Amino acid sequence: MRASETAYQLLRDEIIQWKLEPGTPLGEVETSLRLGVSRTPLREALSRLIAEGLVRTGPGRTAVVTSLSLRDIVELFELREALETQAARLAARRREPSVFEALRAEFLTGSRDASGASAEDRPYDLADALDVAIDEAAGSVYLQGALRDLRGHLARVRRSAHSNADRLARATSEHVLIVDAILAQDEALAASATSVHLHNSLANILASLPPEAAR
Amino acid sequence: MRASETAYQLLRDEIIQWKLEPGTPLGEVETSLRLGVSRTPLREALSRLIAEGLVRTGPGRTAVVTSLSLRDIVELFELREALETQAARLAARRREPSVFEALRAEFLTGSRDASGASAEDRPYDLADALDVAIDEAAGSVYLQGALRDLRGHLARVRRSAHSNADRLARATSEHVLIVDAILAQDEALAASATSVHLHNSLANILASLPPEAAR
DNA sequence: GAGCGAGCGTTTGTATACAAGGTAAAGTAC
DNA sequence: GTACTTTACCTTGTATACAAACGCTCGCTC
Repeated sequence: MRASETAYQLLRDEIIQWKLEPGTPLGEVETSLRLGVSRTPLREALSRLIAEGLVRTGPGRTAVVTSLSLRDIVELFELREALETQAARLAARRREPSVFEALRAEFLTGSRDASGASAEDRPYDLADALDVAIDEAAGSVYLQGALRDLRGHLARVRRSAHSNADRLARATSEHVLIVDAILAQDEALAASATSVHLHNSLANILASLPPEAAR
Repeated sequence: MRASETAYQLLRDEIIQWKLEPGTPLGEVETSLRLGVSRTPLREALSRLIAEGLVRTGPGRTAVVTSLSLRDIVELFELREALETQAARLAARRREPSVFEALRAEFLTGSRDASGASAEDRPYDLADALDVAIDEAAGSVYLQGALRDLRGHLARVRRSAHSNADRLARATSEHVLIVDAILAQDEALAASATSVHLHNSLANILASLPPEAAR
């Protein structure tokens, strides 16, 4: 694999998994030595991360890991609602029934065959699988591109707020509602069901981290 | 100005203004010589353009200017509708009245004071000013980022389809409708008015370039 | 003692040299 | 004559060396 790609993947993972906390400076020489690549491919990786919004250029042209305040989370969900409701609409219009029928069964039984992940990650895997299926069914390159960038930020949010069992059960039923709407090719309902899910999801996140307001 | 930034701006302008046609290969040595920069900053510029979607990597890792088919235009508008209706909603919620009152007056009189552009570009300037005002009023960094990327592609579409006087007049009235809804803080109406405008705009574009279906 | 300025050091920005990969063309064998 | 293989060139990928800009600190002056 190309060194620039390696550096990009490594840094992206570290940022999403909070191994690199917001505000961490990413000096070029230091980081390139740490990752075992030269400065040239590292700079390319940083460029991509900056374009993606996970890294920003701080004072003095230094690259630092982007912060993720409460306001950021709210704004992220405002963008997410715009993109995912549209994706749900388009998916309802163009979906391949078999894909979503399979997902529906998995949601109802809670199984996820091919996944080798741990039990506690399973609900997330299933939700991610639905996201991927909707993105693909929407069939828009540009929408998919915007969603891809968004997902990185959202993965970071997920790490900062954990769901309880009750929320997970409710989320599953919300997901089934979305799948049913897509299968019924009901665009308006698919969008509404997505909107409902996102509002509940955001409310759960906000409720789980009020003590420290700013991050 | 940094060489990488220069190269980025130059290439972006050339692509948007169709001076570089879709499919044009951007060999690193050739392009770097042409723009008068070294390969290193050029590669950074290309990275950004690839992330933005204006350039894609073709077979053999060569960079080529992205094509813009009829399908691309439709997909672009599907993304645009998602982003701009949401931006309009948020702008209606958070707008600064004076900004939009000023824009409303400009739309009705057709004037644009500070602009030094030619007469035929004026309607576009005004529409762009409204876009900027809405983006800022929406007050979401992430939404704004997604819109910024989108605008580059849309500028390219605009170049491939010209509006007649009739369409421009209708567009202006549609814009006034959007401004009024934002001023009235009617989020649903602002979104609907935006949706209407985008559908009409797309219909006009599609009608103006049917002869050659694929581009 | 405080504020301004100059110089040094560390940082990013750029260029070039080198390496590796992939593609196309040409030649040979079937 | 066609298909496959091999080789050579051209392209991109990486590393390193050099230049310039910025910040910080120390010293001088008011």
